[in-house]
Amino acid sequence: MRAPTSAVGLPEALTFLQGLWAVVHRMERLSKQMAAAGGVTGPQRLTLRLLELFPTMSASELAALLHLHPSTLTGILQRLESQQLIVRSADPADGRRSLLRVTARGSRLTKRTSGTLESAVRAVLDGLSSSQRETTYAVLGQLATALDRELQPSMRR
Amino acid sequence: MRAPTSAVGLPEALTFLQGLWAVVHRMERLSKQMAAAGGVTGPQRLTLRLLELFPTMSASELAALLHLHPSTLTGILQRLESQQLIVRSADPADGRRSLLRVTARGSRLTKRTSGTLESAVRAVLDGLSSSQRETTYAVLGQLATALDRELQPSMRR
DNA sequence: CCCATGTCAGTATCACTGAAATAA
DNA sequence: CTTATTTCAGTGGTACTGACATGG
Repeated sequence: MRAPTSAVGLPEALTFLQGLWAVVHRMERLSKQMAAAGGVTGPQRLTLRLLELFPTMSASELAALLHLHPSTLTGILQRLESQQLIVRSADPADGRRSLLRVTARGSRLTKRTSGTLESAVRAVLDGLSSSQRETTYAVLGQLATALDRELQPSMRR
Repeated sequence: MRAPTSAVGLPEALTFLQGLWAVVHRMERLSKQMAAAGGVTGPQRLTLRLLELFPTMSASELAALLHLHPSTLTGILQRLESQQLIVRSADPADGRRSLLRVTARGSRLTKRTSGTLESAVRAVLDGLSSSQRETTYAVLGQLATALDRELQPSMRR
């Protein structure tokens, strides 16, 4: 292993980007581990959590909240439904919509918080001052905005 | 669209996690757009950039730098090689290793910086004070560490 | 007829596991 | 023989595009 293990000497933006990818990869790895251990991935668990807090949302509302394409959400919902963690019912007021609800089994699953992305985030936030939290949250927002600016309007959604 | 578009009222960790996923999704979207426009994805471009700054690395060194499993890198390298953006040559000192080099064509490609993840990151960093940068970078590191703690030792790598 | 909602088919990258080939 | 490096086969989730069925 002759390689430099740290990224000293890289342009700052590249170092930062590398750190960002490092976090992203770990999120994906933990997501996969969650699936193996408890049955749901990170995005699937976040879907359940949001659905608990905003009950009986429609798919398009949820997609907007998750920043996902509706067709991406379709797959996520199918996997949750096949595990009987959510149920779908037709909206009586609008036949196109399906209303989503978390089942008792789904609620039981989200109660277990160890080994989740959410608990990792909570652990970090607990160690930050409120001004540090504000800075971090603001940077996250700026990053989203800056990425949006690089995206073609057609892909911006 | 009746849904709340903001996440006001959510537990803080969940709001933060949602913001994190929002960034991740945009990174993936921009990565896909880059592939459509210029031929390489985000991870592929970062691979090229690192390979330019640390020339003739081996695959395992690069995998460590990128926080990737070697077998994941194999696919990335194959796609770069098939586009003739890198070349591989056997290490004369160690026949198991292949030394990686960016081609002229690869260098030409990384010179174009518009519409890249790196330029989005640079735009954000430019607007931050040095203390804000430090906070952000520290939080990124803490996040990686906290995620690692949730990962089983076997998946920690 | 037109628009909105949601699903489906097809495609691609990424990321892994586990096994294998090759060389040190 | 053991270890290190890398590739390969197989699997799965995410995320898209574009087309489609259905309902308002």
